[in-house]
Amino acid sequence: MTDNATILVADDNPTILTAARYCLEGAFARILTVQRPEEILPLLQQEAVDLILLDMNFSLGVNTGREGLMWLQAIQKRHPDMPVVLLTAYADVELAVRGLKEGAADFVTKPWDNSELRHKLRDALARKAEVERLDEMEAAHIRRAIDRCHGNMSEAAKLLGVSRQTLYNKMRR
Amino acid sequence: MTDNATILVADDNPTILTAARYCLEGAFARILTVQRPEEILPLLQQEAVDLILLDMNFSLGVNTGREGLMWLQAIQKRHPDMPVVLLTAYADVELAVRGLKEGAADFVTKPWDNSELRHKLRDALARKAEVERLDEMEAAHIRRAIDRCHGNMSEAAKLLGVSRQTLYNKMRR
DNA sequence: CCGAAGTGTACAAATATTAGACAATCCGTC
DNA sequence: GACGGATTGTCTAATATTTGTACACTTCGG
Repeated sequence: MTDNATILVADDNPTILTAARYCLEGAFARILTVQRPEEILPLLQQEAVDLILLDMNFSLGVNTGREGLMWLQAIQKRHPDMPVVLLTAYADVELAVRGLKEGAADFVTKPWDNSELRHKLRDALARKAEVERLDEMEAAHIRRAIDRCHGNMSEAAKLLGVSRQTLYNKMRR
Repeated sequence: MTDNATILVADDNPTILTAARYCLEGAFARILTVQRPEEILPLLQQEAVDLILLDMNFSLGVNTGREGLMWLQAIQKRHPDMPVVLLTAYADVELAVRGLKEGAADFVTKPWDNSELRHKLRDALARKAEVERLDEMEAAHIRRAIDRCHGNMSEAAKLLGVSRQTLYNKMRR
């Protein structure tokens, strides 16, 4: 399941791109690469990408990683379920942690260990959330809302934007 | 908004519990504490807890943190939106990272800096996801499904468990 | 003890969903 | 380049859900 995946690698350093391709080719069905992060979103419209390996230090010289976090957010805004694995400089764990809090699936420090990288990508792909049936996820969302309202059905209904009776209906199922 | 919150602190060390209470009292509306993680879930049924500060090294002597991760998962299973901040031993960043990947909101290493702890809790509370209207979250879910099916409406409809026509209807809105 | 707020239930009207069908179109294969 | 299979966009009639409104009952704080 995870080995017929398409991986998109985004890094401004062509050497890294080549190394990644070398490491991942064979392990995954298709490896796409882009050198400029601006190319990521347009590419996602055209290609069926399953996971993105994203460098955190775009724009040579600017090493704050801010750029990388921005692109992470941009990707997640448009594709909330896309697993993104971060590529960070060695020892920049602090940045990686910020990335994880933003919702990245995992992170790998450069230089990486090939088999570890493959393993992490496979892992992230396996953890990729299933698309639930609409009614199941609706039920889950309703439970969350009621949870937050501490059982107050009227308030939960208002929050959810449905009538109280509908909430009762939906819960009966 | 974040300062009228109820915080639940779970740690088997009473000293930590006292220290946490001392640090958080005043900054948040109500501080609850439990010494045994088994008490967490039952307590959540009774009390309107907004955030959990969870120790990772329960069961004295067993310091793998496994226990903590297990309780994190248990909490998230029942309360997917509950922000959980992890309390880890200093330098056990590896464990904290695993926790973040599991969905923890943040982590704090012991011994902590009081103002940093307060800040992180406030931050996590502020990031707490709003409960969306049912139709909005349905729309978002539908977009995800179509995204995953790369635009194939028939497949997306099957995945979502609704008829193709319904999918068309819902998208028209 | 009152009133405000919430619950559980009911009804009829307005809407939405469903299965099934149709021609038109796209796409990979031969 | 023609073929067959899958997909699209649209329609219908039968079924189901949702909505507003209403009513009696409970809970809870002042």
